[in-house]
Amino acid sequence: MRKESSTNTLNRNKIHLNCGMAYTLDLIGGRWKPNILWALLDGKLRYSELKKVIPDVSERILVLQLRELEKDGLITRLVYAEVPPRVEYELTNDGQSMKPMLECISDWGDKHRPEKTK
Amino acid sequence: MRKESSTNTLNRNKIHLNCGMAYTLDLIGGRWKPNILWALLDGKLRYSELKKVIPDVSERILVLQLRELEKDGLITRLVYAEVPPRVEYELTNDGQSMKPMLECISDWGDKHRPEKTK
DNA sequence: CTCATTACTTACATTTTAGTCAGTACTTAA
DNA sequence: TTAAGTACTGACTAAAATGTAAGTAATGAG
Repeated sequence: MRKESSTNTLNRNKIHLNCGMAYTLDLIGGRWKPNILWALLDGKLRYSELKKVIPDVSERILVLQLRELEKDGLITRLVYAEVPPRVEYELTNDGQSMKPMLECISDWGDKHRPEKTK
Repeated sequence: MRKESSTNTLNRNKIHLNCGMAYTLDLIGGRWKPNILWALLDGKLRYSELKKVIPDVSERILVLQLRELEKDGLITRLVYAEVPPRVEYELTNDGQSMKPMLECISDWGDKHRPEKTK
């Protein structure tokens, strides 16, 4: 939960007003958001498939991160009226438009992080 | 302070191993780091100049963020043996190499954040 | 009637990040 | 001797992010 009036939150919001970079980083900066976005770049995935692709995330956190990405307009959540349930997550156009940027960020990391698994 | 063995930290480190994107985002993701990096893209600045450019940050936090950027090899801290003290912060080559990426992130944000101050 | 399947939710605990406020060290200038 | 300037540091508090463990709902298959 977010106190609307904490200095922390006020600072965040103020920074967003004149720093597009900070705004973007806030959208993609959650612990598992890079993994989620990366996985969805190849096409939509069901909730269970996301879990398989990102095995270390707990369900609670996965759901939280998905909800935030949805709220921020980067992914859509499509629920099929079936039993057992089926829910598909997919990048929106805005989400897709991040692709070159995400690749750029990824490349920088691959080039500069300290050795191993490069 | 960071507990080296919390699930949180273990997850962070594990993710870094196969996700350059997450690694990069961790380096530049602090509350004031985008501002600091952005300011330093135009050349080196003294501590007091950084404070002027980023008026809302508290001194303690500013120092913390600078220390982290230094530890991660993105900036250098140059101390002159003078009184009153003079300390200059400057991007390293690695820091400079982020420029195109940072501009890309910034541009995406400027284009996609909800109206105003665009 | 019981079980399996899927996509969650809830209550709680822990860890990490950010912020506040006061104080320090050193030297020169008045 | 006192004050000014610069770049901090330390003790403390608050807020946000992340993680754990258990439980839920709907329905079709056996």
